[in-house]
Amino acid sequence: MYVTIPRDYTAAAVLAPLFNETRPRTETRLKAKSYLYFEGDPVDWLYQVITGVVRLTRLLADGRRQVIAFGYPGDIVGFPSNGDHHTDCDALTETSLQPYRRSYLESGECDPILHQELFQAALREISAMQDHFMMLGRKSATEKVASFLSVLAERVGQDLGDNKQFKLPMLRSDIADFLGLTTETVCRALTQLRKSKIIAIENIHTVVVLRPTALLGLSLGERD
Amino acid sequence: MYVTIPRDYTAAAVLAPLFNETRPRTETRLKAKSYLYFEGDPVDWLYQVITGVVRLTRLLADGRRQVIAFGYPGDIVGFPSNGDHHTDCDALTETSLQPYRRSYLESGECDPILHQELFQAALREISAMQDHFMMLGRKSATEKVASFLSVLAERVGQDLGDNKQFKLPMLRSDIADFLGLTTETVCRALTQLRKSKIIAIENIHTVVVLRPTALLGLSLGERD
DNA sequence: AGACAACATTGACCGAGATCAATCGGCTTC
DNA sequence: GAAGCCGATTGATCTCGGTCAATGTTGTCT
Repeated sequence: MYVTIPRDYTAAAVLAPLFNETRPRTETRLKAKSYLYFEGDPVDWLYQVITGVVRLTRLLADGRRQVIAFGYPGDIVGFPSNGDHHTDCDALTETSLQPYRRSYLESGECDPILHQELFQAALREISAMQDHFMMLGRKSATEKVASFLSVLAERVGQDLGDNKQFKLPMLRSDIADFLGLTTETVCRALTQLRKSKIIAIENIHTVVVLRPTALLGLSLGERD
Repeated sequence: MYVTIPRDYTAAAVLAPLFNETRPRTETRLKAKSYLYFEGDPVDWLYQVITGVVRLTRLLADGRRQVIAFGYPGDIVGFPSNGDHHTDCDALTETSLQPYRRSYLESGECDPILHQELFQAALREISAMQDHFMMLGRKSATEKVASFLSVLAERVGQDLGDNKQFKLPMLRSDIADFLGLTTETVCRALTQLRKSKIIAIENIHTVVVLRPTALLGLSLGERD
């Protein structure tokens, strides 16, 4: 899950579950805060998030951290590079995952359709990451936070009449490490959005978007 | 080509050319400053850079620009997302490219080996982009510029006894838009590296790395 | 060669966001 | 329910890198 507003904003590409009658569900469960894999581990399985949210992170030697992505239902995590995982992955909430053997990604022999779907997910991943570059490199703190909230509202928000409500299962510091900011700056941006009545903060982990259009505008760099 | 120091610094994964006796070379040439494709174009071909350097860019509505990557010999550019290009691509120098039909990426029927190779390149791309996130989000200006030069020296530098020399075919503003900085900041970082005798700037487009270890140290955030 | 345009560099200044510090609030544990 | 802890928020200050401006350099065109 990357958070720059995609070019075609209406077509939020949420992956349908890949399991069905011929590829039955063989779900894996993961408790909050437990790890699915670590950087450097060999990749044997890819996982599609079914419910819950996971977090992909990388660390620098001196402790600086980058949250690479959040994995929301539909997302596929665990793409290998030279056979290994290149991020850590842990669960923010209790999570259920559908595992797929790595061999299905790399060869179409057993199940060409599944192979295609996993593979197209990898290509979408590249495109989404390119969007995210623009955000990390070229957006202001307010724009980053507004983008983040816009995409979450669109992707996982529940309709509340005009408004959309959603949970933020991650810490402020996770948001900060995802957007290349500090927790303090994330807080200040949230406060600013709250004071201008664009969002309401129901409680620390619940946000209501009051004016989606204004939020989207801010995320694209319009004057506020 | 992304520029964060890879985990295994010695194994700079330079792709060998994919053409050979069975897949003969059918080279495409591109003059400096001409475009290979634009964002939104349908993808019919992928290209492996044989000689020269290309530039992948994205634009924001208000003109802010992000250079997504530079394509050096061995790199493969043009991975589709939903069938379309999601960046512009143009040549920084005269460039020769080896085209591969998109269908070879998406199906292994005609040439399973080529399919595998293109596909593995896509997976490496994901990993390299993850590295680049860390740089965009968490590194200082000096660290960014030092990383950029370190990787270029390793990847395309010519040995000059102790030192390594290489060309910078891109403008300062391209480097800036790649690293999420301004041209002025890139200049100042280069000047600082020059004054501390870590690099020498032969001429605007030619750099000599005098102390590779110091440069690598800076790029990883060591005190300078 | 001379003129012009485009790019690079340097300096002065400014401001967004980082850092440091204090306080608040919610949750856990006994 | 009190104590303690962890994370969130807010405020004060500082700093890195951006902005604006002047000057230097390189390359191209006639």
